[in-house]
Amino acid sequence: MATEDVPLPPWRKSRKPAQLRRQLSQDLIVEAGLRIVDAEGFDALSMRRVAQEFDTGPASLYAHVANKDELLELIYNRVLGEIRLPERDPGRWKEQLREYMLEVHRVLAKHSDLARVALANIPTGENSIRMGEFVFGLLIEAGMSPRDASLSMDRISLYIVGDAYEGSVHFARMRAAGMTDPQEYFESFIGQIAGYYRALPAARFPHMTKFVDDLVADDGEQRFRYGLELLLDGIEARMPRTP
Amino acid sequence: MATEDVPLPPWRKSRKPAQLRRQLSQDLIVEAGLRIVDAEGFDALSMRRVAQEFDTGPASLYAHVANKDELLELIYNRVLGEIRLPERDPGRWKEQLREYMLEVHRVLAKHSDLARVALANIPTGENSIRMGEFVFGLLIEAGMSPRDASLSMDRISLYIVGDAYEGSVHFARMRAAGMTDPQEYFESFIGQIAGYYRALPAARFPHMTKFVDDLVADDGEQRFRYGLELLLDGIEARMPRTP
DNA sequence: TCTATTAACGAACGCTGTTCGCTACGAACA
DNA sequence: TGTTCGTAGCGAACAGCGTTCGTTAATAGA
Repeated sequence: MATEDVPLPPWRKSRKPAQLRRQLSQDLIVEAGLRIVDAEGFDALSMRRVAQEFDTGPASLYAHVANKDELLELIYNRVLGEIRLPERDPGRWKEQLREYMLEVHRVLAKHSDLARVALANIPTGENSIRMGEFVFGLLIEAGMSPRDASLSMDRISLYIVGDAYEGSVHFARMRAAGMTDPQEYFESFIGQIAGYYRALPAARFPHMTKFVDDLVADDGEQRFRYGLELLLDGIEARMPRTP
Repeated sequence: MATEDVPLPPWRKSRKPAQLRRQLSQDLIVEAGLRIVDAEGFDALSMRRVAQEFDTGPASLYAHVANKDELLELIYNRVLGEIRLPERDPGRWKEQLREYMLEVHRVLAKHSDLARVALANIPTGENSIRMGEFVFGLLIEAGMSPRDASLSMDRISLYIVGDAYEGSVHFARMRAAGMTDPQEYFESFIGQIAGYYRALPAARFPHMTKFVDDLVADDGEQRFRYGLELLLDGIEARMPRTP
């Protein structure tokens, strides 16, 4: 079978002349995916786009990742890993809970588009559990009943993620509008909303039209903090024997 | 040009022999879309699927609807129309706000998958404004400052929609698992989560592993009501001169 | 050195939203 | 009444998606 001397027919060309079998691992794929989400947005993240980062086709990824959903979960869990948790101090539970919420909010806002993953998946990653233990433990140690602590933790998580999701929607709109400066987008958006409210029939919507300025006064950060304090006060009211 | 007697060549066959130009309007399209979402879920809603309902192709819809996003908004606004609002009674603001939130929750839960639209779009439909005026007006008339009323309204909306979104995710999972009974799904899901928690290392996660039963005790409805009361109490604390 | 395993990957499937350009109806105008 | 014209309807196609199949080839184990 000495066919080696015969040049290979063109349809049997060797796939990659040099450096076949490059390195490709789950970590590299997750890292590339996160890079794409941060730089180009959630909608730009496709299996093809990730594969392109390694100069290959989408099929190559499926050896390391079950499917796109799993990839998203891995990326999300990777981001949650950036969250720093302090030592628990039950005496300062309210301050610590506030700082915790702001910290999670900060990390999710940094990778803004990823909140779209958070709300769509049930949190079962390592880091989700770590965060759950922190909040749940803090409330328990502060004297709350396990049942109330469970419910409070659940609502706190929902609130943070829901707010981040809303923020990511605006981020996507900004990108779609071709803008890059959040401040610029915010002002143009506020202007549109205010104009829309002002054009409403005052007879049917007296309050909305009268207080337009108040309706558009606060930005996302202030809104988040307001809801945060609403929740904290509600939780405090359910704490046993607080002065 | 008396070519009418010559039979049409087969490639020029008249498109539809009978009853060309059937009725097709935006309302009909929206109604069909809502029917599909309710019966088959949000993921089943495609332009092709809607067009199929009228025995035609997707291009036919674009004469009545700008794109899929607009169709989703129209469907969502159509659903919000089902929400009934009472006469405002500022003296009973807390009860009325509670009833309002439960009513919206009820309607969104009825068309469960539609919450996926709500959070992804900035509410500018007729019905969103109607709802906003109700909540905002109620808080103003109850004595709240416009600024606080604006923020409270915003957080209330976010909470309702965020919770509904979370519910829709579970609904999608249920459908994907081939189940049809929410009760059956809930129990199987709770069982999985409880098992997962129990398998965690107790040394690292002492509270989560100790109170597994409390963590999975409440269903979605109870969780929603708990967060609702948290918010209401927080808002009440910001009401002037409440006894 | 031979063999079994498996990562890599080209090609394809069936799906998506959307656009293009043609057809033919209904209304408006001559 | 005859003609024109705007436009709803719609078949076909495009570019992109997630995923699967089957093949190739490099490596690990015997």
